[in-house]
Amino acid sequence: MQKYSKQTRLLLAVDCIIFGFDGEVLKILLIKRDFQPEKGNWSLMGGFVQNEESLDQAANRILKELTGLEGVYLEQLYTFGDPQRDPMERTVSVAYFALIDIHKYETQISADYHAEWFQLKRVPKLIFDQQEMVEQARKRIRYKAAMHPILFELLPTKFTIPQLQILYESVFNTTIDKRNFSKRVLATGLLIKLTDKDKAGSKRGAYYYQLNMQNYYAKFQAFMNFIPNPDTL
Amino acid sequence: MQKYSKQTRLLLAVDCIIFGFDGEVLKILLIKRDFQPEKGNWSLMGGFVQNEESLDQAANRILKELTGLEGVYLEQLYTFGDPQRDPMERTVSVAYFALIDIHKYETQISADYHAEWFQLKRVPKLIFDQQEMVEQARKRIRYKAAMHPILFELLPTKFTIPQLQILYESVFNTTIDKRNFSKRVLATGLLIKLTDKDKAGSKRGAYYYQLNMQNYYAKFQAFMNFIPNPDTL
DNA sequence: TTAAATGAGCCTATTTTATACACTAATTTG
DNA sequence: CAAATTAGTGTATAAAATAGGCTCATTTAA
Repeated sequence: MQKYSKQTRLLLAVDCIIFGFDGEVLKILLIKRDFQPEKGNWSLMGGFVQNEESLDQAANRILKELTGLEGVYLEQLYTFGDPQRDPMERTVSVAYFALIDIHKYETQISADYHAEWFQLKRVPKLIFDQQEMVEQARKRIRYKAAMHPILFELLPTKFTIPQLQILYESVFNTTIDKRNFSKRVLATGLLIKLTDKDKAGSKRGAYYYQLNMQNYYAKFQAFMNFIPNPDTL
Repeated sequence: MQKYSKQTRLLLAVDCIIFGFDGEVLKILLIKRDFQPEKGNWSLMGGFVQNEESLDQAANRILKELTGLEGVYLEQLYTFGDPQRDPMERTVSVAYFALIDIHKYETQISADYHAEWFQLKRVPKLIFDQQEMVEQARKRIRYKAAMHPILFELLPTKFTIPQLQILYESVFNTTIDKRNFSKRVLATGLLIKLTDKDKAGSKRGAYYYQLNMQNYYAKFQAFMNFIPNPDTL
């Protein structure tokens, strides 16, 4: 079979915005870029799409190569294609975002891969249009989390309700009444109360919960609506 | 400046899912593809991204070239990059969707451009993975319309509340009590009641309304939530 | 000319959901 | 053993969603 001979071919990249939660604030993972242009500057995890791989595969491969992460929540965000976005050569980039349990990988990531976590509110200057990618990802995660239970991806398997609340408050930059919060999350039927407690966060200790995975998948679409206007916050 | 010499370059296309509403059902606009492969088969409006244009520019250009449409609502949907999606040569496609007032362009489109409207429920077999693109677009439009007033883009400048209700019912494949419907849309403050009536739809005639554009832009983010679970319908 | 038919347009009662709000319980530390 | 700290719970009120019936204006057919 022949080819579309007259058309322009161009570079296609994937960039990943990796979110983590340390129990206090939302963070994203960055690395120092190790090739030109912009070598040595902070950058998202990125790489070029290879010949025989799909976009999802490329995103997963890049995540694994640069951080060792595998099997994490990964979702396509948006495709950025301004002709001038990379001064070296035109490159269109498909942005993905990932949500991970920061503690599960913390040591591994910094030790083996020279990546660093930055508070979402204190992200350094990034290369090209990556600032905009991060901003879009921030919006998307709020938007989606307002209706779907994606934020659980940021927590360990066992978590407490106060931890969950801090996460929601951190993502939406707001405060929620704890009585109303626990009422609502428990009403979703997504949580299973465990018998042991987390004694780290308080003197009394808070019960651990874990996700009811069956209900989680069943109710993923219709979750709840904590936040009035997710897009405008 | 040099280039990323070792990387693969590939073709980048844009495909547009164009939605219209004829007063009864949602439709999309298709054309017969006029080049190989799949020449003569029904296809979305598509084309290759050119050297110096952004993705949005490419989508707008393609829309204009193939349908004459300009200045319509256009939004990036998702990027499809399966290596096998185009059997001729690997092509990654950025899908966009458009919302237009079908009557405004109806004759122009079919006469000048040999495009045809198909009911969303009766879309013929499409080339490559375009069936999936349409399905994704259908989901997105529901999702978004459940919270943002995008559906007005499908109506003429002057419309009646019964027309608007039929549109919502059509998009969400449901029925809504007309008393509650009008209560809610009027409560948004987005509509301005005009003095003349549409006599075509009924004997009594229904008042025309138009959008209050100031409120429209102000409230675009926080609209309403007609439909309980937009994604699962 | 009048009755029937058609769709428009309004209003109210009820249920459901969201919000606001304050105390007691368990444990650790000084 | 007192003070400090965080966990955990219930109720009353307000707001929003839903369900439901009647009248209005006009056309068409008897």
